[in-house]
Formats: sequence, structure tokens, C-alpha cells
Amino acid sequence: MTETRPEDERPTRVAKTTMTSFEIVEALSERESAGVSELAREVGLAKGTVHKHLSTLHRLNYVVKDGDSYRLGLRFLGLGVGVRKRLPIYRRARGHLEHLAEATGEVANLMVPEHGYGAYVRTVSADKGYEPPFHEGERVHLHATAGGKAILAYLSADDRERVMETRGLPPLTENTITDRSALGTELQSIRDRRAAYDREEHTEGWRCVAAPITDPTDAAIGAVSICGSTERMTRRRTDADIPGIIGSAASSIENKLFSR
Amino acid sequence: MTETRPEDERPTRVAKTTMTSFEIVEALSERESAGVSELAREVGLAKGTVHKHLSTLHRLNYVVKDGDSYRLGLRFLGLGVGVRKRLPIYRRARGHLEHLAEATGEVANLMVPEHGYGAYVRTVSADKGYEPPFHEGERVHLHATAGGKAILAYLSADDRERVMETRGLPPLTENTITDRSALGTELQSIRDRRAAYDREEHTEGWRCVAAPITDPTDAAIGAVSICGSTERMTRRRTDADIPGIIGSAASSIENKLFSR
DNA sequence: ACGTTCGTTCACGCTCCGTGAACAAGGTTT
DNA sequence: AAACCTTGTTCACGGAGCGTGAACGAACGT
Repeated sequence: MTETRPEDERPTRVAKTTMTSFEIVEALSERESAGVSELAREVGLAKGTVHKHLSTLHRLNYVVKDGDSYRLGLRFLGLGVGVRKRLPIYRRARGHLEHLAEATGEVANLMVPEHGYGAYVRTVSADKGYEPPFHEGERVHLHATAGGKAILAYLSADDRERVMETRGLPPLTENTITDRSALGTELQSIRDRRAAYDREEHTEGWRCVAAPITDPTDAAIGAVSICGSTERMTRRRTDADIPGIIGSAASSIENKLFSR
Repeated sequence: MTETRPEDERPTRVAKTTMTSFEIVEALSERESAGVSELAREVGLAKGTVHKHLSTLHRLNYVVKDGDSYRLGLRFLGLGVGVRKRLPIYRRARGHLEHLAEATGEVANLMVPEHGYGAYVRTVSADKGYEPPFHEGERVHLHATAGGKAILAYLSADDRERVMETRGLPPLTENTITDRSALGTELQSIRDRRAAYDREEHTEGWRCVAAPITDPTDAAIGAVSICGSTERMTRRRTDADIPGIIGSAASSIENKLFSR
């Protein structure tokens, strides 16, 4: 993968004001809405300062103001959807995800690596009323999901090393693989079958199967996965049926991206 | 509507650095990717300055760096989808939109007013391969779409006045209503039937029908709309069939939001 | 081999960010 | 009612840090 990573903790080659603005944005993103004082306590700045930042974000239309409380606005959705729309891998995978969700009756996802995490680009649920335990745009640790492990398995050795180093292997459930060498053998077996499994390693009661999407050098650029509740994801389906269809979807996406 | 608006052009109660950061973000959002020099020319700042902002955004993981070129990352999608997920009107309308798209075979949308524009919260297409001429999170002028006009018709008189004042009535096609008084009578007829029409006023070859979603005081909080190409949107459907089903969807959403 | 353009870095000067206090408005407690 | 919170907003001031312009090496195109 060609992505360049942020240098580790440089002193001050950054715009500090911008950092605090985004700190406030992120604090806001964790709640429905909030007032100036609450946010000031949260980020540890003077009320006046936070007020100035919020006014700025409001003026720019990134924040909505309801009387005395502030919340994030939908402009972020516009930015994010625009970003996705321009991603070649998304454009090529879109149709396949609809088909995969339909064919399996479960949830189909496209994930890409970004900044050492896995980012869900698109998730399609066969049952439109159901909401999976994650959402589009969310970032997850690569070692704890099927798609993430598929990506990790097909990264270069030092990219992989660096991800494990900087992001760590935190446990999310009691099944999460947190041991470096155990993960190493798991990744090898993923390469052997070109399929990755998540056996309740991210969320209890939740299982996934994934196939990597690679470039012509066999380096990961993403992954497609099918997820469902433990009861419905029987051995027969996860081991025989699903790997086949996601594998062919993955290679079809690769062809569209790289042929000609 | 309770939304408070940005005060008109105050001197300097804002964080200027944050404004330039977002200027850069917005310049980036208009292209697939870009380099430092190109962006510096675009926003009219020194290369060094732009580089510092990009480094900051990269460090915060909002921008991805591929070698020497920068592009927006998927974190914006995460923020945006999170914002939407918390919107009560979205949660209540979600199921209805799926149903409406299915029942009509066209595109169903939810729009809400924000900062004097209409923001598409969710769009569901019956034909999953088809992409409508707008995307989720996008903002449009209220006077030029069915959903927007439905919202405009059910705003308080001075909110409506202020929107027309600050956002104007720019022509988007040759059918766009750009005359204040013509728009006034159009809005009255919308109130008469509780349904709004877009007859290629936003995009040529594209027609919509919308119904307002109002609070108990009959003020607009959003709108549902059905859109399709001119050929398929026959008179019979737009005048008889569609208004009925979107009207009942709208009142069902209102009930879920406000009863008890 | 030259010229151009690129991204990145740095010292400096002046802008402007962050602070803390003060204010009015609205709520709650006494 | 009166005293006491807490809220959002404003402001003058001092010092941090933003923006500039120049300089650097690297990568291309000529």
C-alpha cells in the first residue's frame, strides 16, 4: 500500500488551533449535543476559547446551534459521502455488495486500510431494518475483524509490523487474538486459504468471513466480508458456501480495477 | 424550527486558523487528490502554510497522504454517518424510505433544513445500480427542489424571508422559480395540497414530488420526496398515486416523533 | 546538463489565539 | 422574593504560534 503514515510525535510543525477545533468536533461527535461549558470541561480549555471555536464552526456550517446547545451538522456527511464516491474500489465494489447481501441474507461489507486501521466503506444489510454493530466510516483495529485480518495478512511485512506496533492488539472480546505469534500463525492460515474468519473476536454473538482484495503485486487494498449472528452463521456456510462467493466477488473487483 | 443562524459577518470573533484549515478541506473535497502547491494556489496562501495545515490534518487522520499527494480520508464519513445515526427524524423515517422506494420503483429521499439549505439525510434507490444527481449529505437551495419547497412552505414567515434573503433564488435550470412573488403563490398552492412538485427545476429530465414533515405547531422539520426521470414520472403518478403514499409516510413519521 | 517544479524546513515578525474576568439572563434553592 | 447557582457571550491583554519568503534537495522534462 502506498499510504504514507504520520510521523511519530513531532514537536510543533502543526497548526495547534486546528487541532483543538477538531478536538471539540470529536467531543461533539460523541454526544447528541452539548453546551459550551460542558465542552470546555471536556477538552480542558477556557469557556471563551471553546465558544470562539464553536462560533467558527457554526459560521462555516459544520455545527448546528439549537438555542444554547451545539451539535455536529450534516455537512460532515456531505464531505464523507463525497470522499467515498470518488474511491475507485468503492465504485467497482458497490454492485457486488448488494448482490452478496441478497445472496447470503446477511450483512456485506467493504473495508479498506487507512492510517493503520480498517475503515468500513460500505455496509449493506439484507434485512433493511437491522443495524449491524458498526457503521459506515467507522474505524476498527485490523486484528479483530475478518476484513481487517484479511488486509493484515496481505500487507508487506514491515507495514504489518508497523501497524501492530503503533495500533497494538487490544482485546475487544474474550476471543480477540492479542498475542503476536498467535496472530502470526493465524495470518499464515489466512494466506493459505485466501479467506479470513472472525469468530466473535470483535463483538460477541457476531461472526464474519472475509476475502482480501489485492493489487497486481498481491498487496491488500481492501477486503469484502459477510457478517451475521452466530446462530445463522453455521459451519457449513462459513466454511464452504461463503468463502466461494466472496472470493469470486473479490477477484471480479480486482479485475475491474486493474485490467487495461 | 429552533435552529439559530450564524450572525452576519462579524469582524473577528472567529478562529481564523480553523477557517483556513476548512478552506483547504473544502478545496480537497472538490478533487480526487491534490498536491501542496496546487492547493496553495487555490486558497491563496504560502506553500509552507498549506503544508503545515495538511500535516496537521494528516496527523489527525482526516487526510490521507499517498506519496506527494493528499486526499480526504474516510474519517469524515465516520463523523457524518454518526451525526445522521443520532438524528431522531432519520431513525423514524428509515424504514419508510425503504418501503417508498420499493413501492414506487423510484428514488426516495429524506431532507431536513440546515443553515438555510436543504440537506439530503438519506436517499434510497429502488434500482441499486442507479445514482441520482445528488448524494446523501449534499446541500441544495430550498427553492429548487420539491422537498425544499415543501420545507419552505411550512417555515414561519420570517424564517422563510430570511432564507430567501441570505441564500437567494439562483436559477439551476430554465424551469427554476427565481421570482419572489411567483415563489410565493407556488408555496401557497403547496400548503393547499400539502404536496410540493419539482418540474425539472433542479435538474433537467428529473421530477420530484414531496410531502412536508411538521412538528405539532405545523412547522417544517423535514420532507420526504420521490424522484424519477421525466418519462417515468407520468401525470397520473405524480398527481394521484405518489402524493397519497408520501403523505401517509410523512404523517406516520410525525406520529412516531411526537406522540407521547 | 540545465531549468523547472515539486514537497519540506526554518527563522522571524506580527497577527491572533487563549485566558480570566465581567456581564446579563435564566433556574433553582432558600 | 431574594440570594445563589450556572449558563452563554464579550472583551482587553500578553504571549504563543501562524503565515511568510527564502532556501534546500529531489524528481522530471527538455
